[in-house]
Amino acid sequence: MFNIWPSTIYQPPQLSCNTQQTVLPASLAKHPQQWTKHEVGVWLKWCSDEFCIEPIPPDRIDMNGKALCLLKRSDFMERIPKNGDLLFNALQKLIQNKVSLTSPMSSMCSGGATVPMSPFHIKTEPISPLLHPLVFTSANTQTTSMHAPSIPRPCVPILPRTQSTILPPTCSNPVNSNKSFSNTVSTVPGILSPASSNVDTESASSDGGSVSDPEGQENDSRPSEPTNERFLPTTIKTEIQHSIQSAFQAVNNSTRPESGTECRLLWEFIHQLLQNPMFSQLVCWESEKELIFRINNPTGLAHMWGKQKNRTNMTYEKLSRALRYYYRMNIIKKVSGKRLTYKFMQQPSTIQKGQRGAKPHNKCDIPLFPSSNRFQYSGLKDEPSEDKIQQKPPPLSPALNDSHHELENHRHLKRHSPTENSKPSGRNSTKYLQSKTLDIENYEHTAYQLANGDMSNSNFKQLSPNFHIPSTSYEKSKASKLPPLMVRANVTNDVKYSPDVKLNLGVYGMHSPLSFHQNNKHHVINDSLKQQYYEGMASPNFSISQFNDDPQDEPEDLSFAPKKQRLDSESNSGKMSPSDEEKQQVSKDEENNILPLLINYKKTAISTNS
DNA sequence: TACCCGGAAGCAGT
DNA sequence: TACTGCTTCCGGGT
Repeated sequence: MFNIWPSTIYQPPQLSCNTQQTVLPASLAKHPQQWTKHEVGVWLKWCSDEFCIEPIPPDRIDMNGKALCLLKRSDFMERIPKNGDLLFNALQKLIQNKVSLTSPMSSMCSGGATVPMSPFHIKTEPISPLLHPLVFTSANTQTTSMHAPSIPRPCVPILPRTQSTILPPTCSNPVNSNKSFSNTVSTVPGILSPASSNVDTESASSDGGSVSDPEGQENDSRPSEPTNERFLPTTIKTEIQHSIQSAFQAVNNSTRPESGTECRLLWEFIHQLLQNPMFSQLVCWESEKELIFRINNPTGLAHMWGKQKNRTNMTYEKLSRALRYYYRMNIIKKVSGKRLTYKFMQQPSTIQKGQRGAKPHNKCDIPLFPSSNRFQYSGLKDEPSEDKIQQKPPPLSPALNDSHHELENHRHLKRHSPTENSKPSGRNSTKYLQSKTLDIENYEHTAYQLANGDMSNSNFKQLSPNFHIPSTSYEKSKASKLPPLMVRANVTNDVKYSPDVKLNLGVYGMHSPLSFHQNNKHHVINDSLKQQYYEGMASPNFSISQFNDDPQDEPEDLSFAPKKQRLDSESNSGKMSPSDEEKQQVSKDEENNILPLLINYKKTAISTNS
């Protein structure tokens, strides 16, 4: 199925021993963990000189090597916002290639502590190595030929044919990561190399990926930097080989049809890449613990994915569309506010079979309404089976989930507000309302429908008898802006139909101080509380009990959100009566015309309410 | 400009 | 043939 190997054999550049190298001070010729505080300072100084970056104030990283090695990327970023990435990567390279520092082979070349692996030798353009392309380069023909026969060919053109044809990003030209990456991969055999030489040319012309960009080629045509594997001690070679081989095997194994776990799914593919630091220039863990990853080279990743799927026109735009389908499956979500950063919502190993990939359109996996009418407007032909109804999505991270949905809802409402100029987009917007599933997550659509007369108030009630819309005329009067929707919610009954499902309830209320019970106390949801949900600070484990017209019922117990509580109590103490605050809130709401309120609740909490 | 969003239609593989 | 998992395109937003 896949065209695996290019017909032409790539001739790697011949490197000699005198290629440019990065030489660390002799005092750093040991594992970073063994550095003293002073040596850490020396390293920082060396980095600032080496990478032409601003001098790093020693007090920013005032620690010994052991502590230094424990710093995460985020720690580096926090301490040195400008160049933290670079330093982190530089350190990681040192750590990973530590053996080179003391290897007799390295000293053969330089006579001292040589670091033959610096990807950061960028005197002229100090760009974070994060932005560097993933460069697969065959740095040494000797090595290539030495190892090539022993390495099996992969089934798909993702991974290297030979271990030694792929190296960590040690010699990249950082001028343009995308170009550089694409360039490289389009010329190196076995690694993302095109099925035929013209494939990339084709794709380059058809998408923004600049798969093989002549300009980039020029840029990359400068002599390869210090990747001469002759400088690499055997231990390093072995390390790299093992690393590559394991990555190769991991991806390759999973792409073999007989393995049963074909790496055809995007999340699987990404996860495979994440498993190997070799691909960190494409995609890397931002926080492996939290399953947050970052795409460092969108074009490169897209190109790689395209190779995997034999889609030569793959772009990040398309890849990200596929990623967005994972949102609703709760497989991957966007990390709000962080570009190119996503999060696995669960351990990839635990992703269920039926949960894989995008859902077909017009289906509702979160049953909310009584079965008698739940699907009346959902566009579903048949009601899903009971087990599907009971399907429980894995828990979301409140912070991510809420803020994300709040943002989404807000955007969506704005986008699909019933103004002439903001009709739903897409190829066939006329089908929009017909197919739209009415569930609680899509309240904005309901608002849209209401404001456009697509659904009568009674129909809406029929769908969800526990939602009351006081005045559709009022809403229509506001329809020129955004669809205002006054919702009185008593979702308790709805929850009966989806007992274990953690829901997001988007409520757009002008005057609807929703209330809820927690710990036998009654709370009105006010602005500060909403903020907690937006920020994910509030516990999702509570229930919504009833609509409360009485704004005097101020929340008393905010113990589930201690941080916010402090802030609130500080800001609220004696400054404003509850009713004043409520009024101010209403006017603010009317100003904004939207109050996306995101509430998560669970069955466990509901019992306290009923 | 790059990234992000989700609807819609269609395609390829199972 | 139904379904999945995208891919492609789109209009719009940040």
